[in-house]
Amino acid sequence: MLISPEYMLPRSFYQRPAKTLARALLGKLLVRQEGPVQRIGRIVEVEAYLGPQDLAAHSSKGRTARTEVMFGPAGHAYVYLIYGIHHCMNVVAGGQGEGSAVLLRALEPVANLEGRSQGPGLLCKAMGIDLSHYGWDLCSDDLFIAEARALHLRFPRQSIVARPRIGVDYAGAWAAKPLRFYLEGNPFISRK
DNA sequence: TCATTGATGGTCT
DNA sequence: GACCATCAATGAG
Repeated sequence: MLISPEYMLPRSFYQRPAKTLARALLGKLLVRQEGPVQRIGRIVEVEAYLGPQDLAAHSSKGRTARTEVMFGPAGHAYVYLIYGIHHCMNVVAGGQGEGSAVLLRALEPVANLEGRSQGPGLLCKAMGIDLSHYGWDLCSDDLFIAEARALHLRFPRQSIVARPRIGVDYAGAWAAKPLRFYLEGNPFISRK
């Protein structure tokens, strides 16, 4: 094992507004333990989904079987299937019942990723994440997020850029809000 | 390089 | 039956 759970982010890390959490997640390490293999990717691009008032958020459609985990405690994974093909992974943010989450959009490969991870679908494919991870507690072994200092690697200092979210044109004024965040100049961003 | 389109299935109406 | 927080293949320029 490369990263010890000692570096796992605590529940309290996730208990803040999605917009703040999104920025805080940049540069952190997504870790999946699969038997003896540890897959690691550095989070370089995310999107914040603020809650039922945010017309781009799935939670704006109400509390359903699919969105239920979004309304639960922070630090759990909201995974869904999109276009019948790809999986997307979110991290539940905020307080209980808020319905906010952060979509993980791109990783910089660090260890054992299968192929590219630029884009939410590719990210899940590279990490081996699917619907079986729906509701997964990220404050547990096997799938968690760790502090960057868990690795003795040097990453360049990059500032955070905010842009409109991808693929949410249906959301009216909410589509234009700068809730997509990424590390400026990082080569592993999904799109310019 | 860019725009267009097909794949494919869970969820909600 | 329509929609979809995507991706890869295609073809025109």
